[in-house]
Amino acid sequence: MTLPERTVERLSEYRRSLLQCLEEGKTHIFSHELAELHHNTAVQVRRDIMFIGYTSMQRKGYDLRELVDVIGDILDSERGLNVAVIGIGNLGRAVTTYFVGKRSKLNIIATFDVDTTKIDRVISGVKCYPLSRLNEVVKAQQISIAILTVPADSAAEVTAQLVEADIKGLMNFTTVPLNVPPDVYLDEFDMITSLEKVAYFVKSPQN
Amino acid sequence: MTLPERTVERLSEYRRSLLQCLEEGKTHIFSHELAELHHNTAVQVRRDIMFIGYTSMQRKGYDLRELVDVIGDILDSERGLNVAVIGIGNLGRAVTTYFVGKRSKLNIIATFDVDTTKIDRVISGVKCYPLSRLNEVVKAQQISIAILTVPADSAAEVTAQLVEADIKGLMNFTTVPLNVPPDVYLDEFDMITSLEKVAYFVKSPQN
DNA sequence: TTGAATCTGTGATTTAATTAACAATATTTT
DNA sequence: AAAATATTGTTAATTAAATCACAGATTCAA
Ligand SMILES: NC(=O)c1ccc[n+]([C@@H]2O[C@H](COP(=O)([O-])OP(=O)(O)OC[C@H]3O[C@@H](n4cnc5c(N)ncnc54)[C@H](O)[C@@H]3O)[C@@H](O)[C@H]2O)c1
Ligand SMILES: NC(=O)c1ccc[n+]([C@@H]2O[C@H](COP(=O)([O-])OP(=O)(O)OC[C@H]3O[C@@H](n4cnc5c(N)ncnc54)[C@H](O)[C@@H]3O)[C@@H](O)[C@H]2O)c1
Repeated sequence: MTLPERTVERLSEYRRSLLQCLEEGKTHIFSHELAELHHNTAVQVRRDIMFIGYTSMQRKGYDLRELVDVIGDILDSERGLNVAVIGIGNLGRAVTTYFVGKRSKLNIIATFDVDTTKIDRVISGVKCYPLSRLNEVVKAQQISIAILTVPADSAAEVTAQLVEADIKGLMNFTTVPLNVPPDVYLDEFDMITSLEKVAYFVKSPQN
Repeated sequence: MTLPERTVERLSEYRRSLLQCLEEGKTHIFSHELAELHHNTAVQVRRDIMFIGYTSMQRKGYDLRELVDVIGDILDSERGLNVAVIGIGNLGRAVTTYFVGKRSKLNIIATFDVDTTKIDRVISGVKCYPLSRLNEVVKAQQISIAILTVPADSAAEVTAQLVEADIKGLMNFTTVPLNVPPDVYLDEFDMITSLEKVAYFVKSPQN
């Protein structure tokens, strides 16, 4: 079964709302309630849930616990996945600190840099390795995902090394577009573009 | 004329590549060259350029300088737009430092926080104001865009204040979905979702 | 216990975005 | 200067995503 990309994203978002609701003591939720928590419609929610093959007790809404579990079955790997942050500057540190706080199936277990003043330091409990040890550490620690926060001018080169080290997923925060082979999943977040888009729509409102 | 959202994003990306090419002394670029710099096709590039009504000298490729200017006419506001960062913690500081380095039409000119140890401090040349002065400063400095990097549990409340202060564009980095009136443009970047999506596609490759 | 109301699941339709296909035009080659 | 080649601009076709529309299923109200 192959899920639409947007559906995958929304499932991740739904899950957090659902967990929140559980904490508040709720046990069930209607599609229109979940829709309202996101900027979304009830049909969209039902369609997404249909994709993952979950069906609710009619008229009672979705069972929060069950739905969270089904989403987990879809999104999570049994034993979690290991993640490395490459380039532990301002952004890399913020991201590392943020994620290490969360208990989740995604574990940031190593960071890499070339700056000798950073190497061997521990940030939020995660050790910083020299980039030269990338291959070795990635293999030893079974890291499959990298978060790229190196300066723009080394992005391409470091990416080649990551591919070489057999990384399978890459989240790119640098503002240079990267090329990876088709078996590596790449997600890029270009902050400049995002801001420029906001600016465009502020300047030229659409309605 | 109303541009597809994805086209707006790509134009922003193209522009940076074009400027890069200009610096390297090039004067023209073919659609397939530009496509190759992004992960993109020549048709897509031409289609995007068609949307903005620019047409090249046939067979010579696009004139870099002209194309950059046309994209600027579309994306930029004449006098630039003023931006504030709300919540000057790890991420807020990284973003502020990053953007202040760039000369661009988007000027981060104020930051806001509630932590008294941060208020009145200057980060990368930008002063931090108490959130209580939001309305006043936003009006005085004609700030139209906000970057939201406050803790999740204050996101909704702060957003209401931003809307009240008549902010017209909002880039949300918190991982809670926000509700804003239709005349406020909202872009959300949910880092958890992005990473979970990468993890999903690593776990379940699509081909 | 019938009728109205509420909510889900899904086929059909619409809309948005991408890709294919190709005519038009300029350049190069012979 | 005719033929071959390269590149653009655009119409048409395709694909992906979102929305509509409505048939069931269940509950509630009288
Ligand atoms: N800071 C932001 O908010 C922000 C916003 C948008 C984009 N970015 C992008 O994210 C990247 C990092 O931004 P930053 O502000 O953290 O920069 P930074 O300069 O603070 O950090 C970069 C880090 O990467 C390290 N580094 C350099 N070369 C390396 C290499 N070859 N291998 C591994 N590490 C290497 C440096 O030592 C440094 O620690 C940049 O590409 C930037 O364009 C950052
Ligand atoms: N750090 C990351 O990489 C990262 C990643 C994903 C999401 N986020 C989100 O971004 C936000 C900020 O993350 P962070 O790591 O910078 O957190 P942080 O705790 O370092 O910073 C939060 C800042 O907001 C300030 N603040 C608190 N309440 C405020 C209010 N009402 N008004 C203005 N300022 C207020 C705090 O004083 C602090 O300076 C969080 O919502 C987090 O979920 C951060």
